Amino acid sequence: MSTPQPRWQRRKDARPSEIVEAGLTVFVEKGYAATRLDDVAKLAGVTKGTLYLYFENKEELFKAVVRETLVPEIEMAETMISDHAGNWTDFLRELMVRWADRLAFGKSGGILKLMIAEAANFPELAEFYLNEVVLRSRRLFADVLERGIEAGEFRETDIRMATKAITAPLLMVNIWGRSFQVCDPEHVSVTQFATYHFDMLMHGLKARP
Amino acid sequence: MSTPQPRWQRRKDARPSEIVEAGLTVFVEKGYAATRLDDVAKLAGVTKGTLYLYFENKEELFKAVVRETLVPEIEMAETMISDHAGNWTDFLRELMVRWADRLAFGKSGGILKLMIAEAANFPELAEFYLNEVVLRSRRLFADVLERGIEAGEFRETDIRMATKAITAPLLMVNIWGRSFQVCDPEHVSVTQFATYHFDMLMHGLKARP
Amino acid sequence: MSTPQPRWQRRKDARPSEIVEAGLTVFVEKGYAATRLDDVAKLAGVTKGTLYLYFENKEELFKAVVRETLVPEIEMAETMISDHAGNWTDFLRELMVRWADRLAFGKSGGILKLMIAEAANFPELAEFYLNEVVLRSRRLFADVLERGIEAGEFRETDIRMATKAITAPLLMVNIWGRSFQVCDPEHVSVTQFATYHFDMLMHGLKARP
Amino acid sequence: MSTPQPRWQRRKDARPSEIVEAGLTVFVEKGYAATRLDDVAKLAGVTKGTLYLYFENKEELFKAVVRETLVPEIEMAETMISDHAGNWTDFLRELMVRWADRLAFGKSGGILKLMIAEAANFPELAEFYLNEVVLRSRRLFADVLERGIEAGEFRETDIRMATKAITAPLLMVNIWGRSFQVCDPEHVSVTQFATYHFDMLMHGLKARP
DNA sequence: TATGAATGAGAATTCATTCAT
DNA sequence: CATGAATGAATTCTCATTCAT
Repeated sequence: MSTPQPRWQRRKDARPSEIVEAGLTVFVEKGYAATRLDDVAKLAGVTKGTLYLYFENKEELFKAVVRETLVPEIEMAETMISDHAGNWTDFLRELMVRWADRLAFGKSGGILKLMIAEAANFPELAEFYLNEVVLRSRRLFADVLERGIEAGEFRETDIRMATKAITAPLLMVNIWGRSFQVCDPEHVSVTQFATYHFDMLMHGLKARP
Repeated sequence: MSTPQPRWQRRKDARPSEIVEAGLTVFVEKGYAATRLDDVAKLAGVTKGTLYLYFENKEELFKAVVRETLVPEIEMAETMISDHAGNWTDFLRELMVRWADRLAFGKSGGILKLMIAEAANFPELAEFYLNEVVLRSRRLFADVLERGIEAGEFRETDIRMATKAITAPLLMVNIWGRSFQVCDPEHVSVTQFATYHFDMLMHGLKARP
Repeated sequence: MSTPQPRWQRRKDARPSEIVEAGLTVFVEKGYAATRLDDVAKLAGVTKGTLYLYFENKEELFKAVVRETLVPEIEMAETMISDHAGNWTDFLRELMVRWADRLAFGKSGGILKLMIAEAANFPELAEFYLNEVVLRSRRLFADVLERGIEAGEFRETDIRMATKAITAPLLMVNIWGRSFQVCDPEHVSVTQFATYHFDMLMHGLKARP
Repeated sequence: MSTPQPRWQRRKDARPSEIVEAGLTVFVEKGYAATRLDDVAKLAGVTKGTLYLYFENKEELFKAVVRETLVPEIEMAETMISDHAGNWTDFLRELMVRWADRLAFGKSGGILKLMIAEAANFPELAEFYLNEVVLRSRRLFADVLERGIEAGEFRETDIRMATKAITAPLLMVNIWGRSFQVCDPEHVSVTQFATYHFDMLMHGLKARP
């Protein structure tokens, strides 16, 4: 006798996050418009109809993906800074590497790529993302810079510009990997690049005697 | 008697580039999938049917947009380096600022954003873009670095990494502006940022006695 | 200790009629196709699944609604005539007013409107309705007419036509109220109209010397 | 050689009215919700997509059906009364019979049935219908009644009530035919009924010495 | 009995593509 | 060459129906 396979299972609690997870993957890969809900459903192991039990429509699913994927990640990052004691230079390197790693290996990097592509089509979502993620991330780096300058470890400089100069390469390399990794022959490891970038920041490019 | 206006005119030469131009605008604004050919046609001042006289289908139009917009830009850039003589430091600054400006104010920046979003959907196009645009742009910077090192102006370093570290922030700030400019309260001018970034490269972040 | 409330209760007897009642309300309000079983279930205080314990499918529920709502009504009406003795003119007025009132204030008027809209989609149900309700109602009026003619109170006339001429306005004014009452500025009370209509039947429209 | 059948023809001018015509037929038969645009398209001899060239969506098509089918009909009716000279009694009979016939054989009767079923779901349309059709039709009959009373042909009576009493049976018999004709064994000809109804109005039901 | 999560067959709608004019 | 009416396949969304719990 064969074990009778049930046609489906009740998984009320697990479903939403499974669907969001699947949505994240497909949205990041294809972009919003090119994502078919059928694919999301298939990846989540349910049928299209089930999606609508949990999310009103494609747009709401998209928003849920952005919202629910982010918030935990950024909170984790913010705790790092508060319990730090010691050398700001070392801390900056640590922060850069770990932040870059999280972008690369966690979900937040995918969301970033997604938001860049869709910000114009979802202005309110863009604002949410900006406030909840971008500005908070920048604040993180700006804080380290300010304290490092106070402590005399870093030279005086425009904080806003410096923050961008530090974070932009890490963001870019992450996005790049998600779009071109497969075909770029010159692709580099995110961690290595973060370390290199830190080093460049410290020593500059100029030849010194 | 008024001169009898023909119902339409022979525009065989002008049409394709007008359509490509319109395509660029709409693709950049909406993304590939969300772009309706109706809109492209309207912007080009023709009808949908006409598009198919010049381009086999939407995908081919998209490829044409990428190809035709970028190739002239990159060629223009390449000529800069060949006729340079003199100080590599100054030249690097010049190259960075002008390259950033062209990304920001020309059309290539829009294509970049587009390619990031659509690379996964058009691997073949991604490869074309990578080879024809990205690698050539990187070569540009790599050349300057190599020569500057030879000339003793820059310190010895990993060229590939350095190239990324130099270009990534410029790319990122450009993309960022196209996605979040409207809502980001901390948005900065691309030109100013390029200058700042150059300065940071030169002096580093470290406080010096 | 509080009495432990069972998660649900045995309501085998009450359920079906509660569901039919809810079905009647929603079907009348929305029409057959536009009625969602979810709404019926909600109104009946059960879940969609429960509906299927008592009715095979939507169509069977609809039929049950029609059948169970109408049969008692028509039976009640039929008893009126059998125990009448006396003046047929008065009886006709009485019958007209009470029949019109029941249509207007009871549920049968809603079913009538529903059947008019859905007869083409449910031929079998239409036939049931015709036989069980319409023909029996007509018989009622036809009987009164025949006896009134026999008694010399009414003039000789085509019974079938006369029945229609008497009942049609009462049906129409009822239907009308259910569709246009809210916006029709010239809406009149069903009872008043029935009385007026009876009067017109008696005296005719013609001016008499 | 077989004549090569073109896949389709350009019929820009003819299409909208053909579609409205088809829409009328299907909407009247099935009701709004149960009507599938596929069926409308098929009946109109086009594909679903073509419907959307001319009408924004199902609802707009429905509105167009109601609006465009009605207006010519009512105008035709209104001219009847203005060029009448002579006996109001004869004119009333004439008006009743012709009005009933138009309802039965023209399109307006179908619309009536449609509006009765859908008035609650399309309040603005109901109001439009009420104003453009119902009130104008009533006005027609009310005018005849008033003039007939003035002329001493009809007795004094409540005009509003009388109008309803005259028109309601004609409306009802028309609706009835559209819903139950196929199965009602007692179905009568609309024209005959209109004549009978007129006769009843004139002579009343009461036996006279 | 009752629930309500899950399904899946459709229906409305969109839009790239074709082709008669 | 150019048009734009017409197509039809694809996609979102709905909801009657099923069935594991």
